[in-house]
Amino acid sequence: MDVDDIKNMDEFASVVGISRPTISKYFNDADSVRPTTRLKIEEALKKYKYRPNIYAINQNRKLTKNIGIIVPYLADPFFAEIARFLERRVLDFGFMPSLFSAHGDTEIEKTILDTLRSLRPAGVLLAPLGRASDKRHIEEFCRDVPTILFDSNIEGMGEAFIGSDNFSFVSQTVEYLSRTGSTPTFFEMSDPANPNANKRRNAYLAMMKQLELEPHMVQIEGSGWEFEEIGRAGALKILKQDALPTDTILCSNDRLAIGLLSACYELGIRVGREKDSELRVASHDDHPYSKFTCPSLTTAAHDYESVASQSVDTLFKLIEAGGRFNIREEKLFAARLIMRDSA
Amino acid sequence: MDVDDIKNMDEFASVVGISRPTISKYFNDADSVRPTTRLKIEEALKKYKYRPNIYAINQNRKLTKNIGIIVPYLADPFFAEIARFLERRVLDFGFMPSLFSAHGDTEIEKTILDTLRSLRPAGVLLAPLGRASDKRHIEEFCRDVPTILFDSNIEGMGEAFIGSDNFSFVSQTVEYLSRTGSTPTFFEMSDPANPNANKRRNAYLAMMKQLELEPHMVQIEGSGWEFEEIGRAGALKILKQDALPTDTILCSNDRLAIGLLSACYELGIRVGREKDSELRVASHDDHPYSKFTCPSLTTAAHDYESVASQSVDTLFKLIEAGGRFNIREEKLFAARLIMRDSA
DNA sequence: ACAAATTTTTTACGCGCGTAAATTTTTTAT
DNA sequence: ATAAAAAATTTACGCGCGTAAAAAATTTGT
Repeated sequence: MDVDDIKNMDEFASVVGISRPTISKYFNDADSVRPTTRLKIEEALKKYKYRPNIYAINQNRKLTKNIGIIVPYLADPFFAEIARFLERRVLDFGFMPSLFSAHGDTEIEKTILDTLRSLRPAGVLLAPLGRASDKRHIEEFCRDVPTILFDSNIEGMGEAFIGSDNFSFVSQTVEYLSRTGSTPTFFEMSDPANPNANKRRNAYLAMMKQLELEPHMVQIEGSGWEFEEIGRAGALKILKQDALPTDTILCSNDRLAIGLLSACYELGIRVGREKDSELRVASHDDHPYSKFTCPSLTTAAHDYESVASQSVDTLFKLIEAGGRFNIREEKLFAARLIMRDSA
Repeated sequence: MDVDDIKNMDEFASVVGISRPTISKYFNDADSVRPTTRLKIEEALKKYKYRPNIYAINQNRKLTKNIGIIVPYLADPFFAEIARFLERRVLDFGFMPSLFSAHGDTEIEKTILDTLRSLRPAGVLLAPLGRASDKRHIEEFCRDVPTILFDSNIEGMGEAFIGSDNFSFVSQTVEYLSRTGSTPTFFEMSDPANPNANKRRNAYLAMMKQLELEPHMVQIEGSGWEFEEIGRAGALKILKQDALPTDTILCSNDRLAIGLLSACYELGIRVGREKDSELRVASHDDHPYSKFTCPSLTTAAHDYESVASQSVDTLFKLIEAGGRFNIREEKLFAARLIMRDSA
């Protein structure tokens, strides 16, 4: 037999000198065969470098070894980062991650779900678009495929939700800002598509009430996923009108803050906690670039690692359980305040 | 027959009242069957929403409908952006894109190639890690799978390379900077992993020679893909030493520039082309965030759209040609100078 | 050394679809 | 209307592997 001319498991079995079903068993679980057998197979594997045909495998397995990962917008480094954690964790379980981005588009999200369904994945990790998602489509998908939602919750969809505790984010930033200076004004999009945005708004209002402070909101126009541009345009408008109620701004998320800081710079507004600063700015997410804004951004950080681990662990628990939980679990992780120069 | 209880093509064929081979033909090419037949099938398709089993299909096709897309580092929005263009273009051809990121890691890149090989894709679009890539592994992969390289060239690998013309980038920025102010000092990593970096360095030297100017280089330490952090740390060191030969900096790429600008801000160095500025900074790539740096970054922009289109078009030309070109094509696209506030 | 337990082999079938060849039906051209 | 061309059908086989059942071989416990 030629060293790299092995076409199927039958031929491989014959060169190893072991029956095909045993080889098949080995590939499904290397520990399920006798150690001596395993050694023989692995020796031959190096020599002949045969790999089972992935399509033939999945055709006959009720459950494939694929895990779908869907994020709403991959050009956002936050999602790229969390996708990286998820991928690695899925691989640790011996499964094959497939990454998809909806690119902020409802139709693409639907197409991805349809595509994924035909891949018959063992499970799916879905961070939905949010309000722009086709709820019915997602619901139907979740009926067929074991699905865990992460990052953005949609009530009742999927068997569990793993995300960040928005109240933890906002309470820490609000507390810090109001303790160390003037009352924070909440800066956000007037009509945010992301469910976290709404929760952060509510958390801000609740927190201000709790601290017996008067809430101030600045709501800017804009739609889509180009948050930096939206934040920048909105900030330019507000700042030029000198319409800020206080000299402390708390942005709903870092990407808006990045836009806002660029607007401040352009207008010559000094941001920071120094004596001569005119404005303090803080935000939420600990976006990978928030360390490099000017000034560097004080923000509340996601626990990327925990959210990713917990999401994947929960998914495999779900798969083990046969694809259904009795009650829909929700697990939220607290934020960590990151003090930098902007506030 | 129950509306959503169709398990295979046989059952679907019988409810449509057409033979299975004809159905099979339809799914391979909808235009290959008579219009009336096609209509009947598509009517039934709506009613019964059957889809052929993707694994059974690909098992028997010599050529799958999969296209692999590999980028070196997806957390870099530049690659996320170009991946988006590529995905869309691949879908337009009726093929299924699969996106992978090597996350800057040689072993992951190798694993991806192995995985991809077992997926038997019709073709692959590969932006390699560069110097960190395992050349032999890639070469071996390219022997089995029709592969087009993009963004980063590795001499001789793949059947074609589509990328940006680094000389076009650097010549434009150097020409502009030297015409409008002091001689640009080239700011780069001393030992860059990306082949484009070396080409940009050479282009800088060639251009300076052509303009009869004395070249100045600042080469900073660092490895890995955290370019912003590397740029920032390197810049802090240089700026504190006051070791800049000229008051104009040309960064090898935008991510280094983002780090450098944050260092300038921290040290209170005024960057821009205004009268009171101490330093001008320009760069290359037109990174999605370069619009939001402080000040906004003057840079040379990739022609994302053209690189992506040309890459995908070339890949399908390659597939049509049976996976081999007589000569390895190289197509480079020119840059477009983007004038912003930093220089 | 023996029986019991475990692992492996043998045998055999099925998965869902691609595809080739021969035949029949339908469409097109004259 | 008839022959020629095109499309659809029938029939049949193969792809590479999962998997079940029964038989054989090996390991383990005593």
